[in-house]
Amino acid sequence: MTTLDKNFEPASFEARLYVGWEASGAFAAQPKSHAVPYTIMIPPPNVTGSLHVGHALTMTLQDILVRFRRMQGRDVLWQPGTDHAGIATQMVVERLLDKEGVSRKQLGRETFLSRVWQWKAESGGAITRQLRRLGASPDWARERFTMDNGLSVAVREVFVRLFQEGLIYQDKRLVNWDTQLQTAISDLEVEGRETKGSMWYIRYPVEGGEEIIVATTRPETMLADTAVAVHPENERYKHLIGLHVILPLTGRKIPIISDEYANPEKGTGAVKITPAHDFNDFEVGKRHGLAMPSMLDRQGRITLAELGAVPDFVRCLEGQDRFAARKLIVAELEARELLAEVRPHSHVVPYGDRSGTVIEPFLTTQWYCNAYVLAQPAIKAVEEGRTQFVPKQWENTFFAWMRDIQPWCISRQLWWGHRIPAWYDEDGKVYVARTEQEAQARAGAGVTLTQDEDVLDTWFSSALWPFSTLGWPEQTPELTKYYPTDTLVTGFDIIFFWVARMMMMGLHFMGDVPFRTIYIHGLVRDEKGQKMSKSKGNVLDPLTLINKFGADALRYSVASAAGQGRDVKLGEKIVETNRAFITKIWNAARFLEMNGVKPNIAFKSQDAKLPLCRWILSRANAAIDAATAGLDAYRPNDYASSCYRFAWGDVCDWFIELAKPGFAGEDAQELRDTAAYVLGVLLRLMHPLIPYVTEELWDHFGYGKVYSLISAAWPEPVAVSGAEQAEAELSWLVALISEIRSIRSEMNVPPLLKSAVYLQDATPETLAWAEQNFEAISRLARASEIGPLTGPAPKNAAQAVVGEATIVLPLEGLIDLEVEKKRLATALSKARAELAKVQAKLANMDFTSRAPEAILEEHREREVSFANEATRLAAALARLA
RNA sequence: GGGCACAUAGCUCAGCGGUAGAGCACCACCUUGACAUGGUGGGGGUCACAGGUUCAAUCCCUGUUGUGCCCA
Repeated sequence: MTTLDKNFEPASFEARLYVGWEASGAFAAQPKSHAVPYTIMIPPPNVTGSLHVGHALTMTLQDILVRFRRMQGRDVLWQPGTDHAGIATQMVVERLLDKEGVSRKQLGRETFLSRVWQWKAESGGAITRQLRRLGASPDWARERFTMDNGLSVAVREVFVRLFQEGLIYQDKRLVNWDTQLQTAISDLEVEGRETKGSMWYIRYPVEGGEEIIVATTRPETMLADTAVAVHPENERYKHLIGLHVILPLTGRKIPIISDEYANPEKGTGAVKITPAHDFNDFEVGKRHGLAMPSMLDRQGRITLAELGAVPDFVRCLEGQDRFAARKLIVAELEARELLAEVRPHSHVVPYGDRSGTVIEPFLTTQWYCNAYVLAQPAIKAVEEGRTQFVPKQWENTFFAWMRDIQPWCISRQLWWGHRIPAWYDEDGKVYVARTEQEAQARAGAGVTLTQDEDVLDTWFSSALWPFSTLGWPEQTPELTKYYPTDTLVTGFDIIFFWVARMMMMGLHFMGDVPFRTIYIHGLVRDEKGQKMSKSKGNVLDPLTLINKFGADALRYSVASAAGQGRDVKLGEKIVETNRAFITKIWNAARFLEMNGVKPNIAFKSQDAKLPLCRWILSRANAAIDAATAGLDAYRPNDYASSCYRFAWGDVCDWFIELAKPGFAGEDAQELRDTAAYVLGVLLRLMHPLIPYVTEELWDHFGYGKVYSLISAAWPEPVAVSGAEQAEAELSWLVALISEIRSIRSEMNVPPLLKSAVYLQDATPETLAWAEQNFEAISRLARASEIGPLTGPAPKNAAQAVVGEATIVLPLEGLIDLEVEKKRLATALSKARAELAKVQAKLANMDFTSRAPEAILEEHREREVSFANEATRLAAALARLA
């Protein structure tokens, strides 16, 4: 075995280990095995995407879970893949075409789609390659893409069945229309931006001579007004209800209607109603049977097609952009003295999150899915706990959205995506079918059919991910074994888009929830807690971080910061700091290696005799329990900190320090065996968190075959004989050494100077411990000798209390008496204050009669211990006086 | 406007009905044979504020203030 490098360089082994793991078959699910499955479906990243720190967080957490369960012997399926991201991908390819000076439409649908596939083959899915750098261990052989054949079959199957059940239908209603992309988009893809605009007050003359002033933020839509609404109880306008106004500019006569939507408190109390251009107005229009003409085309330009005959001014507006038209209309109103007032007004304007342009409510016929019906079983499943959110409060977010769910517009006016399996004959009759042949058969031979031009919302196919990836609609063995999946790991921003929809589709088509637990983690922010964004320039590239500090350091950083319900603050400095921990483990292992530590299968931890060995074995048990509990409870930060405390605090700071000389002594074998055992536990315990360095060390020490740690068994606590006594002895030893170090440091005792240590009033057990551990005390606390205090205490010694005994360091001439007095006095007053607090409580009858016996006992013990400490400190102080 | 979360050391966070913790940063000392990416020691907190429940509140309840996020 070659010696471990003095310099820790993750880059020297990461790539090799990853290849080794994958080749070993460790990533692959074993559908034929009898092991209990553990399944996580990767939230399919966008095929156009590249790895950002948000992925680094979510994928690290998932990888931790799957590696943990794999080591526990579960048959793990971590299903990877990407989604086809209709809008995003189409935009990427269109931008490429732009550079070539060709438009999508010039190419035609078929050619365009082949270009998209070509792009996908060349540049798509970069993210899956990058995930490998992070150490993610999904079953790559099962990688899926939402546009794959199998998944597309599932999409058509679902569409057809839902259509047959009446849960998918066509409807003409308002959608959020992106005038740049020229497609409907989801409400979830619309972001409201607070915008400073104006409120225009426009005079609408009422037949008979009066006028009504209406206030609007969008004066251009008045071209398509079909009514003015006032509140039925509004005294100001009550007498006008049923009359008509002459709509300025167009000169159309439109009714004044009574509707409670017109809030008397807002604006003038009278509102213009434009059903085709406002969601609220649309509802009003439906209630009153109003006409619903549109005045904008698909690109957001004025169109007069549905407005009938119009005067010259309006005719001139045809084809004008909506914002230009607004200016012209306002100017015209002003010229005609119809503009009563303009006030600055800030309001929320809808923007498309992809295109960044203002979204228009637009009246079109689209395909809808009856989400209300599908949502009910999903709500029930969460209410009944068949699917649980972690942390639990996220179910509120889920419920709030699901209980008020709107019809889901599933059609998109794009080319890239699953084309809607609906065909129309020449009369416009629709045939929904799995294939064109099936549609043709139903329509009859000879009938010319045209397929619907639109595609489905990307989320429609993502919603099927938990079962479409497993082969549905075929009844595959995988489907039987891995559905329902165990855990879904994702950010809260995706609960509506994806989680809710998988719940709906999973329950409807599989009859069971898609996953048992939904683990919601926070978002990654920068060190200051700011959201990362390109415009702020605070974006961190995970690959850069991996290159600089290693994948383990990045993984440790995100996992240790992932507290429940907390966002993860991440900066380069944090990763750099955490790398020190990985390095520490490397160096500790290196030291053990140099001292002949190697795995010994024959070693039984129950046989350990040395208190030090029994103690560290017992600490290892505690670490296993804590780490396992943290993982079981989806508390990666607890898991990480348990590992950290054990590795750095117990193993490095104390076990190795105390064991050092022993490696050359008569107890060397037991120390080596114990060290090897403990290192083995540590490597296994930390493998899910920092897989690379642990595997490298595991392989190097020969705990198993190369690349076998990933498949090794998760550690279990083992019985340690005499653990309690060993804990007592070692915690005394640690306290003693710490106390002596503290005195020496505070007294500025020269480090090289050794001092005797005397124990006053120590029990025989303590004296025995002192004798047995003299070497360690001597080395770590610079003691020249240690033993009971015989005869009178030396004058002007430094003193402290450890347990029942007073420790005395004869340092006359070396210490500043005044400083030592002050130190003891401070300690004394602290002890007295604590004692007084405890005594006051014990003197309180209410306390003694009502507090539980265990608490009382604890207080009595503390009273004795503080009293002892105070007495000893007082005596020590008196000796200095 | 409705909802959810958060407020603990300079910073990032853990904790939890009974004794306030970690890491980082800071200060001092130490290059001793694993590690200066290190070691040892130290200072530093009326646990946001005000009430209430309780023998006992940082913790539970109510309100206030502040911050963040989601929805409208």
